[in-house]
Amino acid sequence: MAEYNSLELIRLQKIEELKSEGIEPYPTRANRTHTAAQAITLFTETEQDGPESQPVITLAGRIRGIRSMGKLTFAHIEDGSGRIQLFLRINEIGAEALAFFDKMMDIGDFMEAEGKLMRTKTGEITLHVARFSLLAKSISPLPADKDVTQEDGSVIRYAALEGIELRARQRYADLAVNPEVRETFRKRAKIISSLRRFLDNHDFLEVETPILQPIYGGANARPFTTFHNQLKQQLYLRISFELYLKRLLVGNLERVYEIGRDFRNEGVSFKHNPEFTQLEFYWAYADYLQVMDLTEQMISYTAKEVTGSYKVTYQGKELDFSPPWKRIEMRQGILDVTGIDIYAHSQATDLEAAIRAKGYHPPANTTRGKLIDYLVGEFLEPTLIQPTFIYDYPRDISPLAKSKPGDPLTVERFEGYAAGFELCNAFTELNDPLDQEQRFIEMGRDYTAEDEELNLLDEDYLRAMRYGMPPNGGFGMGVDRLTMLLTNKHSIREVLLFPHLRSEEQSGSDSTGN
RNA sequence: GGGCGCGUAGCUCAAUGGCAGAGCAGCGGCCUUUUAAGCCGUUUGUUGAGAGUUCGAGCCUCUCCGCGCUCACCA
Repeated sequence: MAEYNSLELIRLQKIEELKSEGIEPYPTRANRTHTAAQAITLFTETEQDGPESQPVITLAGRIRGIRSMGKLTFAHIEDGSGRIQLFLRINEIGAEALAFFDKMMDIGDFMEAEGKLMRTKTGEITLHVARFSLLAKSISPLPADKDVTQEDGSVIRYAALEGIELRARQRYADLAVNPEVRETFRKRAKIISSLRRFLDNHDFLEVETPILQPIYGGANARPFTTFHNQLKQQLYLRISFELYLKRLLVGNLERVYEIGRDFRNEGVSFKHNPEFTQLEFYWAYADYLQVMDLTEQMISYTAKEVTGSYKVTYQGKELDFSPPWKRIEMRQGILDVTGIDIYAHSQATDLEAAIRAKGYHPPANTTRGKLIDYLVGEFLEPTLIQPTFIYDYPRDISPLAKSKPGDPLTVERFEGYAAGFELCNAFTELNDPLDQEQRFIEMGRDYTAEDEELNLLDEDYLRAMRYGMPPNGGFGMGVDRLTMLLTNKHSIREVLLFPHLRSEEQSGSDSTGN
């Protein structure tokens, strides 16, 4: 049962009074004829015809502010298009209706109002209300109860909902009072539709592949597990789309992509959520260089569509997504920032010694690839503010990428970076079933038996490959991360409507935690 | 999981170990062009939960819950 505070109890009392007067606090239908934005456009077009010729219109929205002045009352309502002022005067609506408005209507209520548009003394386009009615009574007060529109159109909010936790837990209230949050999620939708349009225009076919998978793979992460009761089958929530999308290349679908949810049972941080939106595409007869070209086209196209420019400001820095992006060979990039030439150290032990000789502290007893990855993450990645491709990765941390001809330790792989973090990951895909089987086995050898990150050997994937897979380039990108960049948000929680949060059930009610 | 920090009214925030407060919202008045309307009056609390130290705890100690930052993990 809900427990009501004193403000809510007063509104519940009002609901009872409404009902006793035969007024439905939650009527079934509304009769809106115009949105707030349409009304303002309409008035600017018809104002010169004089007040008498103004049409009678009906607006609907949520009450955001009330200023009662005795025999007249001003209010603002807000709908999906914006905000508009209402003017209620005793001359038109009568003493009884005005008293009803002042007594029974609250900030947060939905209402509709009928009347003609006018302009007030201060010049604001306003609905001169002849009739109004309640559409939905609000019981809990909205967290932001005061705000004001400036002359330049910006809105200053007082006592706004600001706690990040509360905003994420009660996103509905956050959205209701913070228009810029609504704008962030409109941009997010636009990002996804732009990516989709770009790929559709390049003859990619959008597909959907299983989220519930008997074997997970395609990335190195711990999965969520679940169970199918009737089949008595252990299943995993996918950690990537890769292996299913590449099966489709075997089936002669030459260009495929999927935008959907991945699930990784890992730590949560400002850039990691347990479920996140991923874009992957696979492109037959292309290699990683062509994928690089397409990537910078796709992301710059999306940036332009969403923000109107190739240049965006992120956390105070201007990022320029105009193609071409800077391209740095990994060996050279590491050499530049650390002075270590990874090609001079083909064994993990040599490389580790070389790193320690520089006074750094790499992970001990690991593979050459993981040492290189440490160097990239620690020294190179933070320097990559402008969009940059790092290319040619070590083979042993890239089990699904194709070797670079003539270089057995290196694969044709690149990652795209911006603002100092990884945005996307792509390679010339391994299409040799015998090599792939060998890689899976090698991967298995790098991990202990209990290691959940183990890439389970996917026999069906190898069977598909044996039918023949065309040479191809593949690509994966975190859509949430791109959204952070294009909406200037530091935390992934700001670009997810309902980010993962711990349960609040025990909060403040029980000290035992049970 | 480790480290650091935070949690006070519906919202935003104050309060040397010594009577828990302000603004907004709410409630009662006045007010026929306001827009953070204004003026007068007024209500609102298990200070996240529990235990301890103390004559006395919002403040100090411990445990727990939640959140933030950060490190690790996430190639």
